Amino acid sequence: MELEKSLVSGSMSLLVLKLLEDGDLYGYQMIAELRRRSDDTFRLKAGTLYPLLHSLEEKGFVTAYEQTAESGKTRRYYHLTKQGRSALQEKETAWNAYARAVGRVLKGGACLAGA
Amino acid sequence: MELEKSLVSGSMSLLVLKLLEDGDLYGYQMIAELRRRSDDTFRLKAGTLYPLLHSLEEKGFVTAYEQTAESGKTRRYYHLTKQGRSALQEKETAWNAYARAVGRVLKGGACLAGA
DNA sequence: TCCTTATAGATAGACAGCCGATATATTAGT
DNA sequence: ACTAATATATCGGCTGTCTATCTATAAGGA
Repeated sequence: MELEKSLVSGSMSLLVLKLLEDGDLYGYQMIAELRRRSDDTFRLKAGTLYPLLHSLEEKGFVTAYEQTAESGKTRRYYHLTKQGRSALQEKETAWNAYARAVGRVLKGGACLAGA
Repeated sequence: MELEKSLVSGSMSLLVLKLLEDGDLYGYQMIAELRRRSDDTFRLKAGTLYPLLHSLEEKGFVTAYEQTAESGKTRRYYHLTKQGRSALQEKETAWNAYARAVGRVLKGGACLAGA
C-alpha cells in the first residue's frame, strides 16, 4: 500500500505524540509501532523521525533519557510531557476538523445536490 | 476555526479536482466554493490556487478557456479532463487509505489494548 | 575470524507544498 | 477621485519529508 508522500505531511508529529501516550518508547521502536498500528501504511523513515523528535524535545513536548537494554544496546527513550499531552489533544482536534472537512468536500460532490 | 497550515498539505490538489467534478469553475469561484463546501474550514489562498491550477494544466488533468462575463470581467474557466478524473479517483482512494490509517493510530491508543 | 544483517541513532542536502506579500487590471459604489 | 471587491498572477520563504550517508554495536553465518 503505497501512499502519496505529500499526503503524509503535517500529521507525523501528531502520530508520534500519540504513540507516546501509551508509554515511553525509543525511536526505532516508534517506527515499528507506527507501522504496526497503521497496518503497514505509515513507513516512517529514520531521517524523518529523529529530527522530529529533537524538535518535539525543543518545544518541551517530550523529554528524553537513555537506558541500556539487556542486549547491550543503549536506547534513547522519549516521554510525553504534560505540555506534550495538551499539544496532542489540540492536534487531534485539528486533525478531526480537517478530516471532516475533506470528507464534506468529497461527499458533497458525489451526492445529487440534495442538501 | 483555524487549522494548522501544515495539516492542509498534499490534499489541496485533490480538493480542487473534486470541485471541478461537478462542472467547470474559474479560480476565484473555487476559493469561495471550497470555503462553502467545507463550512469555512478551507480558506484556499490565491497564491496557492493559481500555481496549482497551472501545474494541473501541465499534467493534463484540466484544460482552461477564457470567457467574459456580463459584468465585463474575463474569467478563466477550468475543465476536468478524462485524465484528471482518473487522477481524482486515485487521490480519493489514497486519501481514504491515509485517513483510515490515521484513525487507526488515534483510536488504537485510546482503547484498552482490547483488540 | 570476517562479513553481513539488524538494531539504534544522527545529520545534510534536496525537493515539494503552501502561504504572505505584492502586482496588475477591471468593475461598482460613494 | 477614491475605495472595495473581483479576478488572475508571480516570487520568496518556510516547513515537513525523504534520500543518502555516516557511525556504532550485537547477532548470525561462512
